[in-house]
Amino acid sequence: MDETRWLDDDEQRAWRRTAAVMTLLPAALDAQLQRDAGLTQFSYLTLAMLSETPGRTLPMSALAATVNSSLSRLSHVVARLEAQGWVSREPSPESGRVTVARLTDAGLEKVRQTAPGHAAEVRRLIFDALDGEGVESLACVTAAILGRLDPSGKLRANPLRRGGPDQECDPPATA
Amino acid sequence: MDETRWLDDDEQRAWRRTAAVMTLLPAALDAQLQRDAGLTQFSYLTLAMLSETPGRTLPMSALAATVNSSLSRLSHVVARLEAQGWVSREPSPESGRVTVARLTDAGLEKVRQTAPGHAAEVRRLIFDALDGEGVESLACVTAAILGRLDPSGKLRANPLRRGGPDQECDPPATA
DNA sequence: TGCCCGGAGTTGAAGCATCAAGTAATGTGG
DNA sequence: CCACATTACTTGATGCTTCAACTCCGGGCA
Repeated sequence: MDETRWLDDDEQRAWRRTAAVMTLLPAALDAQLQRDAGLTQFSYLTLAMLSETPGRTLPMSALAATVNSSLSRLSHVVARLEAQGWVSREPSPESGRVTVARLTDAGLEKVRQTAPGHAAEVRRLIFDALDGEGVESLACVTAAILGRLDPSGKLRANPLRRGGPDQECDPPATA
Repeated sequence: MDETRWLDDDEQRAWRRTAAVMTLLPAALDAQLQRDAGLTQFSYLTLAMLSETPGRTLPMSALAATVNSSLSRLSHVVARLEAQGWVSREPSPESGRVTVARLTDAGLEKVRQTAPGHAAEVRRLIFDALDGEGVESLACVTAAILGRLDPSGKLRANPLRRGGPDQECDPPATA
């Protein structure tokens, strides 16, 4: 366990750039949402995921899975969103220990107002810089990394409903 | 200004995965560093960048640029690192308004102890999932996005010293 | 020389994330 | 049917990040 396999130059370069993107991109997206809507990227995501759910309701744990967060983090955030009147919480009729979060009408309106600006920023920062091939590269590379980050299948919970067979990438060398 | 150009399905998928990676990857790396070294990814980066600088010293603003942070953030972090004895601050002899941060011997030792585990985690989470082509994709895509995030040239400040001509990607459709 | 502007850095307060407990309801073995 | 572990969720404390002042030094320029 003593032989460290360091990154070679290509990997080093890819990693440094990735690290820079990981710091700068969330900061930029947060800045836009904060400025235009007073929301965090995470709280926006929370509202958006609820808005896409039929009935606009989800149990806290299901919601936590779709936004890739701990229950604790979600609980704090939903408390704030509830204070703003965008979400409400009610005990589930089906089980005494689950709480369902519901997007209120005001919350839905908030999402509708916020979505276009956010989508534009995502497009500007990411997709305007990529051609079709770039988009595919991005999808494949992130899929491969996600496979490492979440070996179980929580990723199935969130990524997309309109999901095809989800495998259009070259063999990602995943053992 | 009314026609929102929404993301198409391919973009949507790429974006959701990217967003998931942006949340999960930093969390995973932070967890490893926290567990094994009691460091944040950011504070580790700070130490590491100093350790790669001849003389192990850098003015605060230069350091801030190489770690992609605000001066304020860096100032707080360096204060903590100084309290741990890994960094020291001294006024620059050359100009009365710059402060230089110096990596102490203890700090260098800390980096040496921490680096292998961190490199292993980066390899495990990213590069073990990618083949050579994947690494190139990642380098290209992140380069394109960085171009959007930082249209000026701060990226030149950090990414790498061993830098080649830096252009091995297909025309990234950057207007 | 004196004034003022801008760059370098620090600080304090406020917000958000994370961690460790804690509560409450539901299954599960005896 | 009663204890006990488990699941679902909440809460409070702590620490890191951000934002908005604020200080201090150096450079123009009149």
